[in-house]
Amino acid sequence: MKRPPKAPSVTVSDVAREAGVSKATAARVLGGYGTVSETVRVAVLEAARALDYRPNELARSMTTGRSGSIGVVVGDIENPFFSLAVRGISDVARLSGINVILANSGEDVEAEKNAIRVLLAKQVDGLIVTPAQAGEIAHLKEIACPLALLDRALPGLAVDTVTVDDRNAALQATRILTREGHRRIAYVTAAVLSGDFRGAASRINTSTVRERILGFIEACREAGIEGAERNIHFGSGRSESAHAMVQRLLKSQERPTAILASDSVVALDLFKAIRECGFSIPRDISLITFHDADWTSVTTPPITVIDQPVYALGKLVAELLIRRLKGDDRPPERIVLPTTIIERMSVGPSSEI
Amino acid sequence: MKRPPKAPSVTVSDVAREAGVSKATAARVLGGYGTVSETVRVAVLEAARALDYRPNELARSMTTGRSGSIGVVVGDIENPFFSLAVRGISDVARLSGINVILANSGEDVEAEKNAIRVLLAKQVDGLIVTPAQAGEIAHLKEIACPLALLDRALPGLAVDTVTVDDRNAALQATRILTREGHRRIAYVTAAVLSGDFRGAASRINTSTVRERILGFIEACREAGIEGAERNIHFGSGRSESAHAMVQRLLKSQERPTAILASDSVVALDLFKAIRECGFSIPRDISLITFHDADWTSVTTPPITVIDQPVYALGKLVAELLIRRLKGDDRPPERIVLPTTIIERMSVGPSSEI
DNA sequence: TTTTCTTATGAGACCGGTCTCAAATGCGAA
DNA sequence: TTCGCATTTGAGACCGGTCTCATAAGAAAA
Repeated sequence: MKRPPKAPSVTVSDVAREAGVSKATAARVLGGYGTVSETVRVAVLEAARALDYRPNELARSMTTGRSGSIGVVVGDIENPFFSLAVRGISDVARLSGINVILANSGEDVEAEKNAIRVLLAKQVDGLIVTPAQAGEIAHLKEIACPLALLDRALPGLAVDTVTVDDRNAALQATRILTREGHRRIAYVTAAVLSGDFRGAASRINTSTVRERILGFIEACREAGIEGAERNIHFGSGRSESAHAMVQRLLKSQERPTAILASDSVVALDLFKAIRECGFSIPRDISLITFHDADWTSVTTPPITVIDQPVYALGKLVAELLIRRLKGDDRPPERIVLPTTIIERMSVGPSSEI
Repeated sequence: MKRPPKAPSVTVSDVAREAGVSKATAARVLGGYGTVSETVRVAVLEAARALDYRPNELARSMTTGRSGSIGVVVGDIENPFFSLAVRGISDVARLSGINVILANSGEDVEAEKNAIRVLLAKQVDGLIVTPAQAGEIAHLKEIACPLALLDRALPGLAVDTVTVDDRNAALQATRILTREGHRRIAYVTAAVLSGDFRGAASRINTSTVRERILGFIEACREAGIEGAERNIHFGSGRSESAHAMVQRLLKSQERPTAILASDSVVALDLFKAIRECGFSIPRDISLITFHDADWTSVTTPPITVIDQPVYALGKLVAELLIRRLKGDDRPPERIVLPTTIIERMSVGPSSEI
């Protein structure tokens, strides 16, 4: 690999020479530390302008040990949920003069590990992670810099965490469905389950997934629905097989009369699949989804959603992390934000008699 | 600001001491360069593992001059167009072991300048920019590292550029509308215009905006529509005033019978506003938009769109840039990708008699 | 055995900043 | 005038890597 001829950049020494002062003095002016006389300050600034000096942030980070950037590892930037949260994070970071290095894990633990390794090697001052799998958290535990979790809590990891009240949200949403007489309700999530699930919800470590399932099951139980666990469908992420899975679900004997979707991407897939199968919402199937994505209000019918404060989620987690960077050493906080349900037109009475 | 006690990291010297070799030799093994005997290699690797050595990428970049990361400045990550393009960029970058530092300009030149300054200070190896305004490109011209433009070309800047055939796309889309008898057609864009526009399309420097307008006007002219320029509406980005502007447009005497929207965010706003005003698509108003966003196929009616190869756009521009980083010095390329129109149900005959 | 060439290793400069420490300067007080 | 103290400046170490260059060791050739 040929190396492009490194542009000879203007350094502190160059400016110092031009201004006729020592390197240390020029550095003081340029770096904004120490004390310098007004005369010298002006001379150095003048020289810097003349030479078009640009500081090398890398060299600065070398000595200070702080890089002025934080790493953010999310599952999928394309998912509007994450892009909005990232927006919240960047906005807060910008205000503190910190910038954001973004990495996609694709919800894959290995990719996540790798991303974290790279970010750490780049000496990020802190990390915000949306852990892909809760089973493997060893790589998170050994992170030396401040870490904060976004949207997903890990019981085994005592760090700042911002989530929403998933359990209550799922509970309330499912209740809306049971109240309409639905008894075959499916919960469809993009999350993949490591190992067997059946009846051992407590073994799911990812808080978001577990809490939602617990809320879902609780609501089913209230309504006297047995074996709700069997109606939980994992892994309906973006793939052909996932789409096929949904199709199969919709065409099966035990076709659900209502579906609760874990995010807007899954919900959109479901919406399309439902239409392709010739069913009508809410006559044949009722649908509720997490996340008030922009499209949910313009479909026919508009979709009833669980509205999560996504931007605030990102904003808060960034604020928490930045506070840490400034030396705050209070015990880790776990903030749970409330959700609201926006009832639109996608829920109707059960079509079963 | 208190400084957190810097975690004493394990350095090459530490590993060298542990392995009983010189710093230079340990560095050779750890850095994967030079020649080392097998015996020593194993010993160093062993020592590194024992000490849990993590390389400091910053220090490495210091000497090599290359940081292994590229900067990407887009208008708005939240816009699905950009998130998809960014996805394309990151995927390519990951394959080359390069990572991406993302910055939002919010379509504001000052923010863009600032972002570029910071990224440059962080010694990014290259930059991908979606220039917010084409009037001010001085800050782009003086960039010393490889630069590539995404989605928007700048005539005054000879660098690798990937765009779509905006002019033809707008031409074809507008023809669909004129063919249905529409004569009051509005083009609505989020772009803001610096200075006065009226009749001087050629003065708009941002290629995307200019080309689309030229295509739009050409199609209007073909159909014998005069003064199409007056139906071009700028600045309908995300703001209250923009929404009000759309409302005003729809309620005016000269209400357009068809609208062409510059991106899916604008289109969604339009869609909602049209509904709020009590109009029906396509009976009262026809609508076509750039970008096949996910929601456009699930509305009632589904929206006719100009499908841009967004992911490919990001992928290509990243490939071009990375080729540059590897020393390629061919003259700059300007790649124009073709678009296709997906005809759905949002276009009907003009309601005017 | 001596010479010549590889190959492996070590010493130390270097990248571009920060920062410590000592010296120089200036100024008011004794 | 001289001393003390605060302020300003310069010299140079340092951060954690890379990389050049010289040397040492070993192998092949004479």
